[in-house]
Amino acid sequence: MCYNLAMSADPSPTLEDVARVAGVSRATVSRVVNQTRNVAPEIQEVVFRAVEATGYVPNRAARSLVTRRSEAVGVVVAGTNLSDSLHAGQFLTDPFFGRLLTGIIGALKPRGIFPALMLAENEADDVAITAYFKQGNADGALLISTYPDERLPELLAGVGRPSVRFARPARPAPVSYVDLAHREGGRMAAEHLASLGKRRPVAVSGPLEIPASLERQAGYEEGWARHGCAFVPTAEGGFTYDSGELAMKDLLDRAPDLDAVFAASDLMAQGAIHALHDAGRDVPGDVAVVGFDDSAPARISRPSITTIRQPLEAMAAEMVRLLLERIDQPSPEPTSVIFDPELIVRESA
Amino acid sequence: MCYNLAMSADPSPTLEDVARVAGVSRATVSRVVNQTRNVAPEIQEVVFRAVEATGYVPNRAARSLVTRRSEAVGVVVAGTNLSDSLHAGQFLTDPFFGRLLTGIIGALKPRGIFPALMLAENEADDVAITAYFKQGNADGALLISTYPDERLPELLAGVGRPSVRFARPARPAPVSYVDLAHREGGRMAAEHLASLGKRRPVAVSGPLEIPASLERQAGYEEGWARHGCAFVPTAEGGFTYDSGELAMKDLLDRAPDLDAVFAASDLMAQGAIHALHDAGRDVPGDVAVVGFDDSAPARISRPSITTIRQPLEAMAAEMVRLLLERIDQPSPEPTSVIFDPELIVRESA
DNA sequence: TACATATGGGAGAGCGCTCTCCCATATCGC
DNA sequence: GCGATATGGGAGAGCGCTCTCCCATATGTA
Repeated sequence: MCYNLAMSADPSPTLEDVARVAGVSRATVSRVVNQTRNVAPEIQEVVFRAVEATGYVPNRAARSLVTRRSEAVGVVVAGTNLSDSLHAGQFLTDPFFGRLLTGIIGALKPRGIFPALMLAENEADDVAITAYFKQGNADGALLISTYPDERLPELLAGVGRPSVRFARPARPAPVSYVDLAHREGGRMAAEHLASLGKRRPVAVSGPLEIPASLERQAGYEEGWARHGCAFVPTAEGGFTYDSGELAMKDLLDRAPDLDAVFAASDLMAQGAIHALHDAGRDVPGDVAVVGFDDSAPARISRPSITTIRQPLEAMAAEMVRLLLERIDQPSPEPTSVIFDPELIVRESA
Repeated sequence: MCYNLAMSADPSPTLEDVARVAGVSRATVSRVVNQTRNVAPEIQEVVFRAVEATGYVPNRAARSLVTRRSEAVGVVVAGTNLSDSLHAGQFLTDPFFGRLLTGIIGALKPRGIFPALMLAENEADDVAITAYFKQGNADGALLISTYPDERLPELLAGVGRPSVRFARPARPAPVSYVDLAHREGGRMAAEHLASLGKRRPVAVSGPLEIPASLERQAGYEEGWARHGCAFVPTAEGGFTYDSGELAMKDLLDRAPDLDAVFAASDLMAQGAIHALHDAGRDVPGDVAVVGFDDSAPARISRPSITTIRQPLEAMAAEMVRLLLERIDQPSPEPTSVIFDPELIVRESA
């Protein structure tokens, strides 16, 4: 109803059209467009002019049909069945995920690739996603998962599609992955807090089904053990603001004289600081708090949060690099790249 | 290095293969697979069995080449140049966006489509995205934009790709869109606060370049005007938690005796409540707070937030429906669908 | 019975591209 | 000057599918 503006349904020009305009063969135009073989400079010039004149853009379907490449990749977000706090929509809003996804998109952009976003919430989804890849809709997958029982890498490998995972799988599996030295990160947090003269540490851990959470916690405890602190009261959170607040309240009950907190994500650190304020504790005066990730909340919130930085953009770029490498020449050997965490000192500790 | 598991590089079976196994022609198999014409039941049975036996999956590129459909859509997130607070990565982490994106993915899933995610941050991106569509990588676009000067719909229409926008464009443009009756939402907030006996209202608005922000604000003011309240002190926020907190602090300075707050997003409402607590005000005892969106923070935070709900899942589904309709039969007339907001009463008001 | 009309299956063209051959011409070594 | 070798261009097959014809058979009508 109302106004109706016609869309220009121009039949896109084909290679043939360009060839006719340029006065050369289809093959030559293809060579120029794809830089695939030597072509005399003056002919290249003519062809480029013809491409310009016709507004030619190669048809991806036709190209894919012969190259057997879609020039597309999928980002699969899995593991939403871990716990309610990590529900799909919820997970998408995690600042950690935002940074990672932005990094992926940025790393893919130079290749002219925009990732297809998929949520794998159950086995039916796994099957649908596998079929999607088998149809040739995408050449490979970037897996971001918190689900310990990951079948997707095998399924995808079964249809000839490489995948690269963010984080080491919970159970050994032949997948390439990019990860952080989480244990080292936890140790750095303890070391920093200890260097501040703190001696009564607690921890707000992530879900302990996730290797990363376990590692951070283990590193933190190990760090304190080196300072003679044998026991670290710990409450488990779900990486969210509210779970951090709740865990902190619990810890305040259990260890009222605490003076140092390590939260396994910035969001939980934020929640913990909130709870500490509510309990009348000054941060960092009474209690020092260290977060994890170095995502936006760490920089922005007041007090700004001292944190263990994950170089997520670099990790995303590495995932993309590994995947594209594996797509270009399917050397099926899984590999792993581990990045180092970095202590970012701000106000909270 | 290390272990090297070979990937099964099985050459996928083609229609031809299935036809041979089933003892029928390629055309018949195609008809059965696509349900495109009557085929005798017993032959269908034979074909299905052959499909099963060969593990046949249609090749998307070959199909696209002839149908001129990619069976893919893009989700374009634009307008990150509006302000720093709405920076791409930042915007991706907005719970509002998470709900919307989850809704889109869910609505697309039954069609076996996974949306390609694109960020349009500048004009070069617009060009790259347009080229992407022109190549036939996607049949249409879902636009989520806060940028007032949107060129993308025209560019996409120019290459024969329909698009559906979330929210009415700031400047009139021939695009289909789905939106909320924001003014009505603002009015509902005022009405509810007034019914609670409040009489000294303030507002934490969204960025006023965005029509939705203006409308909510206008509705809110109009609602109060009906109760004799001619002036509503207002501070502009950026939809984020911190901007809400900051705006609230400002308002507490300017109107210390305020007793009602309308924040144009739940995140800002959360920030405002935090600021109110810091100032020693009880919520809802001293000050009642109404948010907007009904996203996760509204439900989870304490006090839980009374809010104006946007039915984002339904809106996302409608966007998808409109887009697919326009792809299936390109009736280029732009249309619009407006959803009604709903007052969700919780603890904060 | 003879003809018109459904009904269901096969043949084959062609979508737009890439890529392997093959051939014409230019360049080189002796 | 003559064969060997680059170099650069064209011809044409074929990727896997859809879809329009066309034909054989079954069904309906007088």
